[in-house]
Amino acid sequence: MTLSDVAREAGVSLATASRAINGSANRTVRADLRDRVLAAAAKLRYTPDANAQAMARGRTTSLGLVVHDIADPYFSSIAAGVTRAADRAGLQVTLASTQHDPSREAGLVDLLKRQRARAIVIAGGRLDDPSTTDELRDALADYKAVGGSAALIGQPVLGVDSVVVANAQGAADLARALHERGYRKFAILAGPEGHLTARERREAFVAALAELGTEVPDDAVVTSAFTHEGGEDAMRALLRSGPLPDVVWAVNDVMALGALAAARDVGVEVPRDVALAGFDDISTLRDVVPPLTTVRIPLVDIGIAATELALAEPSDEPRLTHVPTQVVLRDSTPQR
Amino acid sequence: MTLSDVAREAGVSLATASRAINGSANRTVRADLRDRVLAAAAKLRYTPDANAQAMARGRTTSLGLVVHDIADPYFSSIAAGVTRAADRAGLQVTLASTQHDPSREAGLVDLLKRQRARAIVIAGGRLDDPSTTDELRDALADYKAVGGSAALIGQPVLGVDSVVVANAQGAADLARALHERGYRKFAILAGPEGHLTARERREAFVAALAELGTEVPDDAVVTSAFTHEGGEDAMRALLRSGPLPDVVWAVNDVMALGALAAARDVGVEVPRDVALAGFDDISTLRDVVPPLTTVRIPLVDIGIAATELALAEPSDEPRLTHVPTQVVLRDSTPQR
DNA sequence: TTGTACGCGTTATCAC
DNA sequence: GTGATAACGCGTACAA
Repeated sequence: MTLSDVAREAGVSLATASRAINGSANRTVRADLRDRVLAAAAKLRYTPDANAQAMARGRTTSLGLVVHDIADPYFSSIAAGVTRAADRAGLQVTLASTQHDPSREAGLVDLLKRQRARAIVIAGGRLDDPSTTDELRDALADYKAVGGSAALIGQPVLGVDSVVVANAQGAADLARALHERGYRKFAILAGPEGHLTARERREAFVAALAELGTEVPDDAVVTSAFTHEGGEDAMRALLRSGPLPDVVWAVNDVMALGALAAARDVGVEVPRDVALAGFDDISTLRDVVPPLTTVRIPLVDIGIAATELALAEPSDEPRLTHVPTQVVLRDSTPQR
Repeated sequence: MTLSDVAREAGVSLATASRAINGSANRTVRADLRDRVLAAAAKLRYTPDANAQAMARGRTTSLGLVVHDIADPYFSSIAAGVTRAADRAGLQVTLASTQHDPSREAGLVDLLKRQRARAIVIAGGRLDDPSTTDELRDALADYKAVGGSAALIGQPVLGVDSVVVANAQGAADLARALHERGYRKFAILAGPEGHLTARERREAFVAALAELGTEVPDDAVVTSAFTHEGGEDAMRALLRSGPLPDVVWAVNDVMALGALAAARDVGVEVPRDVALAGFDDISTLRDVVPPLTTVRIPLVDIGIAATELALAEPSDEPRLTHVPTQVVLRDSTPQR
């Protein structure tokens, strides 16, 4: 089952067998010999050993993908894009999950470095936590030092190629659109304190409203985890805390869905009692009632873009791929 | 950055460096030497090359996972279980996607064989297509011939270890539960013609109803793709074809959600105008209104079970892990 | 306990 | 065009 076996069976040298099967660069093999080798390989059910090839060639054929939770529709859509792009490039995807623990990202990068993955795509959001960020930055630097290339989705804080989503733009557009629909009393489910994407969206949203003369009171901004459960918790807190706002905006869809569930649990109906909006336009939304207003990010395309970025020729300075966002107004935020 | 570099830096032999870093089996290294090696490794930012280790040891540390579409919540939940179990076993997960084309499964197994993955978990459903099945069976046989072990989720038709879901049991239970709630006129969104899981569920459902004296007319059983879109198509066909049944049952949740959307589009309301049920209890359901009656499968646990099965000591005959199902009655199928 | 040397399966370099 | 043979980075008998 090794190439030597095939070579012996075909009565040629190891080198010839290799060239016949792999189709070496400039060296070409005589037709009859090639046929004999191929026949022998088929007969012996020979499959090349990718590890050995990687050793000999000095490069692997695998690409790493780091996510927080593959069951989250946000990440699974990105993963779909990454697998598709990787497939086209002839690479295998190694899926690494932090299981919601951002501090594990650096360790996963190390693991992918061991594996000498050709490139790494990091899909998780950055946190405003110096030690975690530093660890990741170091891990990525080490990885690049051995010839790897990485791309991340989110804030380009690490000096690596990044796919940058127009979070601020989208959030501001959404704020204006909601204001235009007549909303004035806002509440925000803001996500975790130090989550950069959450912060970026929230700040832009608040700023856009301020420009329109509408303030969001501090006690109408509630922090929580960036998850479904976090959205539930935050919404429950909001519902307990006083009179309802006109509209609740969650900094991502998964949280908005959690909020929707929490509201439903206590008989608060969307949009009758309160309007609701999210961010991301995850595929789950197509099955949610009422249809949720959100800001669309092309998640699959982002996965593809990040993969292509990670696979591109290395450049001296970090490249950025900017991805536009688009407000999608749906029934959860009707005209007032 | 190779082990030789570390050995030289530490002033020891390659073998000693290897033993110090890897912590070899019975050989032990004197404390001071070990410290010197570790220090040198840290200083040089050395990371072992997993490929080289795999070559030398004769086994890799990667596990293959084959799905049809990672963005589908059914597969992404299974994937979450697989990654968790693999992580615990110290293995990396290689994600391979057929992009909805079952005939690609065999090719993906070959790819994972090249990579000499320790084990493979195949999550896609079997089709009643001899040539596709044969190809997969052959690919798996070849894979096992080189020492790999595989487990699949679904019908144990291939002579490999399998996680077997009690589809028939669950479907029959559901049929009886719906009958008990007063439903008599059924329609079934049956999925693709040759899809074994779909067939298994449908047949058990129909048989259970028959035992209760209720027949499902042939024209109330409509085939379609096993996807959201398939559910939409099938539901549309059903809505066009005549008077509404009491209840529509889709053989999986994703299709049921498609059906729900199709109904909504034409103003048919669930459960007021027609009741609706599914199968799987995918996590998406928590955000769907009305709450959908379904049959619960513990998807994450199945991923874990399949991984453990694939990683278990090889046995002479295929092992089966049986997974029970549980009917979950919700508002989409109220008492009549 | 430590070191030497071979082997893992393949590619690439060099003669022929 | 073909065939030896030296890498690739590491683990591990075997000898010391």
